[in-house]
Amino acid sequence: MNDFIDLFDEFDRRILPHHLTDADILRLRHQAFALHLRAQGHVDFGNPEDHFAYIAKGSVKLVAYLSSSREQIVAFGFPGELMHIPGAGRNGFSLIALEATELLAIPAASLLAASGKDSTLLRLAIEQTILALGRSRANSIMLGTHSARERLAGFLFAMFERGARHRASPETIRLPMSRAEIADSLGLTIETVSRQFSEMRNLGLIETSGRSIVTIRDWEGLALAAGQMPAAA
Amino acid sequence: MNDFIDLFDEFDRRILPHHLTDADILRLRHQAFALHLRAQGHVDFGNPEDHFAYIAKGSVKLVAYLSSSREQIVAFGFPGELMHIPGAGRNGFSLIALEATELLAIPAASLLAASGKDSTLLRLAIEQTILALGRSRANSIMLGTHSARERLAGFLFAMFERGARHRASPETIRLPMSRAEIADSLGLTIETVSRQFSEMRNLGLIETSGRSIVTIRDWEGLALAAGQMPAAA
DNA sequence: CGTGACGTTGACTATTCTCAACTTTCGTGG
DNA sequence: CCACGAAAGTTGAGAATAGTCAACGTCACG
Repeated sequence: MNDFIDLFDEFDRRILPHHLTDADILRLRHQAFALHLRAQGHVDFGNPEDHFAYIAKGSVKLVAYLSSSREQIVAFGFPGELMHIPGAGRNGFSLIALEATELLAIPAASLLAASGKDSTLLRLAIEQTILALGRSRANSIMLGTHSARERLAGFLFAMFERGARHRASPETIRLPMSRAEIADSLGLTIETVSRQFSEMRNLGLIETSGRSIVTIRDWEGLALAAGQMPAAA
Repeated sequence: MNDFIDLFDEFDRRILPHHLTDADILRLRHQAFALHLRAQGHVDFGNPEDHFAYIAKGSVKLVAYLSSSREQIVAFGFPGELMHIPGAGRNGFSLIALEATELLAIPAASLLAASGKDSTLLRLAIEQTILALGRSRANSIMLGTHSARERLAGFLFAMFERGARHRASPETIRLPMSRAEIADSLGLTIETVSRQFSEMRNLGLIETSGRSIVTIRDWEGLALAAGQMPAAA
């Protein structure tokens, strides 16, 4: 239970607005629940209610299961982020840990209701949702118009920006997900992802070490590969 | 100016919660603006602020312009819907009318601020955003895992459900968008879309008449083509 | 009734997927 | 600390899907 208190405190300090009443905070605390997932552990929010999840440690994927055996990763979640998890609807969604992960789950309704007089919480929720919408739309653009090379290069940039950094060097990323998971999120196959890694390695854009360490060697080249216009244009 | 009053009244009746104070409504009314677009007319919200758009008549597309000449349609908007329009960010977004369209644009900030004591409006905004997020994620799934056939079949279902109905018969849809626009929203080329239409016509799934009238002849077959599991399974 | 935009069809090309064999990584237990 | 084995990743060859280029047909508007 200490876990929960620590987690909630962190959430309170880093996410919640500072001027919430104690009553509001208490109400939230009663409806939130902490989860400690090991790698591959998953949560299925079976009830139709939406949830928000605050990721404290680790990383997660939000996957949609389709009728067939195929799955699509809809979003990744990293520490410090507040994710929106859709309730059971047309597609079943699961939140799956990529590595050992600590998170706090809050029913959307209670986050929305917590703001009696003060709507700061509501505003927080809407901000996060708009952010997620933006990311999702960017993802649609990527899937709709970009080649395999562009997708992987863009993916590496996104991972870099979202702080999957590795301490070794400022240019080095530690990817917490497997090739299969990268493929599922980019709408590609494992083999294509692997081939793209190899080609980008041969072009001198990146270096890799082991399964998950990637060092970016040529930022400009990688940006070009991602389909971004050269700066001059 | 009568246009505006009519539009705003409709918005008030059909979307706004009934128990708003007059003050709130007045404040909203001051910040909203009505737009009357002809086919292909467009609005660019240049400022970085987000907007909501209430579509009263007609239909619109929300397109993202990429570095290259390619564009991706991120969402369509139909009458009665409240769309979220992202402000100028990484990608420039434009709202473009597919046909003559009347809409009401409201800066997101003022919709969010309108709720002093009462947060119903805020709740409305978040609901709509979550809805849009859901649609966007469904779109990602479609683009990431579905074939051309599945995409077009799914598109027809979505259009049917979102009320692009034609009065002629309950099975008939009037598509307000061109093949090029369908292609841009599905991440395909015009030719591929056209070929899929032809093949589905030959398979007896649909009939077409002119450029924009589609009649669904075999619902089950179309559902199958959309990649949905047969009901029995 | 002509004209230009829109849509269809065909032949060919390119990219990605599929299937399959092979190699590397990394956690486990000796 | 090393060796083992399962899981993960890589590479290759051939097949399939969608894209490209180009010609032709049709619709809808003046």
